[in-house]
Amino acid sequence: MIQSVDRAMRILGVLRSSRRLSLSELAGRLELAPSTVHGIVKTLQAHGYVLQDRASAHYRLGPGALKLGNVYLDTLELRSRAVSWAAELTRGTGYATRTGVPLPGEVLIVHHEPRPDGSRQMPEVGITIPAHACALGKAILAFSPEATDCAGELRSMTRDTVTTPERLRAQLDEVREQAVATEREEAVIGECGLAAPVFDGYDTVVGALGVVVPAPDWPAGDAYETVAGAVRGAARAISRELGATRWPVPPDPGQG
Amino acid sequence: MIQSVDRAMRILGVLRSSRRLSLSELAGRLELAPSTVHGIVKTLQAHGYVLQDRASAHYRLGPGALKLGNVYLDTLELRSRAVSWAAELTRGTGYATRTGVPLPGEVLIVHHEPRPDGSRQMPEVGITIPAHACALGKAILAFSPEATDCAGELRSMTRDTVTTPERLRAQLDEVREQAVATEREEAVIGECGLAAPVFDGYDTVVGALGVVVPAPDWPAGDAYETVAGAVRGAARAISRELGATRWPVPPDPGQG
DNA sequence: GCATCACATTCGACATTATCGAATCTGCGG
DNA sequence: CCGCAGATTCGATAATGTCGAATGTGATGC
Repeated sequence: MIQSVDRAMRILGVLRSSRRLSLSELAGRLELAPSTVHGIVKTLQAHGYVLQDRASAHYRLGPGALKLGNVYLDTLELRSRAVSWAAELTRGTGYATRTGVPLPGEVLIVHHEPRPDGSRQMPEVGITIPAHACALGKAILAFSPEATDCAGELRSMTRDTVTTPERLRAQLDEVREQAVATEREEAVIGECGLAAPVFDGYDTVVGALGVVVPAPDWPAGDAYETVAGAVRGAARAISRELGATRWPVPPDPGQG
Repeated sequence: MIQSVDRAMRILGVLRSSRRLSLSELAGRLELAPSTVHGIVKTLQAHGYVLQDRASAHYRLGPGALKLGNVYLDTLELRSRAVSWAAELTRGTGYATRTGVPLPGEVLIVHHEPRPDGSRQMPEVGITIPAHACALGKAILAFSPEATDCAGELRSMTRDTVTTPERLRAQLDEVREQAVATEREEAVIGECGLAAPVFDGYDTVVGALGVVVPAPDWPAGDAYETVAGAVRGAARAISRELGATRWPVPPDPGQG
């Protein structure tokens, strides 16, 4: 691991969470000398990844960062496969569909198919959601070999967020049985989710896809099974296109 | 400039344009030893900016890149101001509206207000267009002090792309007079544009905003003036919100 | 309008640290 | 089973990034 590159990436990470920082604030966060940070930041700036407010001299992320994101999306096979299935899922259920990939402790949304009714919806591609607080995340965690993923801090986001490892583990067991994960107002009040995992040609979880359901519309009984079936079907179909041999794929036996 | 960080950014740049590359291909492009590149790439990978195909061992951009992009958009005052004006412009003209910021030789789209008719349109936020081949780019170049911007390669994209510095310079003179730039099928066949520059509190060009017009719908006569007036009005309004004292602001006198 | 302050920026000596070439490992094709 | 092409690891070298101190710059208060 190259020290200065590592530091550069940590700087980008800090700027991501803190938006605008002075040089000395940045140096403080990283516990480095300001002059050290200065050299790195100026290099990042020269490449357009960081820019400096003229008035405050504070640093923030620059346009270079945005350019990269799109290329990642373009090269992501999961995404290109998911697009058409997401459209069909939304057409069938009437709910918005999201596709996400795992990041340590989080899920990154890589596709968003908006609800068909013309309601104004924020573009959600690129946002991240704590894995333990969304259906996509639970679907991914349940089929990930590393159980360590649910070891981190389980940050509370609403009254109903699962915050204890025990409850989460119990839920994940159920997800494995059902092959769908659910979430009810655990990340955002008024918003629920239902998602299923997607596997690739190595039979490894590479992401998840699911619907976003307004809390009052949560389907009961047969309606629930219909929606769950549709989500399962889409996830299975995408997995097959990616070369997965079966669906769902139980996680590698961590225990004997 | 820190050498290894600079190299890391160049690696990201190469991956951006080439999508997937083996380690030795990467090393070749940068004219560096493979082992040198390896160290850097692994550092980038540890931070999620790069990932490696399991099958081919090729490297490509990773999810970390996408996360950054959104934060840049959120902190961009030009964008937040432009959103409502773009909506109004699209409502008034019926055309899609784009907002862009300058990158060396290119324009980066930071907002896209789709046409109101329900036609399926690609999300275009994050894409870049050669500055000399789009209305946004010409609007920006015409009011940039560095005339060097039009010195680079003027890559031909369609039959009508402006490829000679002389013709471009002549067009930019006209843009300065009119305070709107036009582009007719110079980047994409069937697509025209009309854009005006946006200035900030330092009376410096920070971007441009304009409409995308399907070639057959290009307005003539009075209709043209109506659209041009609307685009000028929106650009002027945003500039005022950003603290610009006048509009348009002629570029700094490069000549005596 | 001047002095003061805080902060960004530049500079130079030092030793840490990245670099490169060679050696090793891995997976694929014959 | 062997050979090859590529990725990866290792170790010596000196180039390079790092840090502290000095300098520049813009903002604030008197």
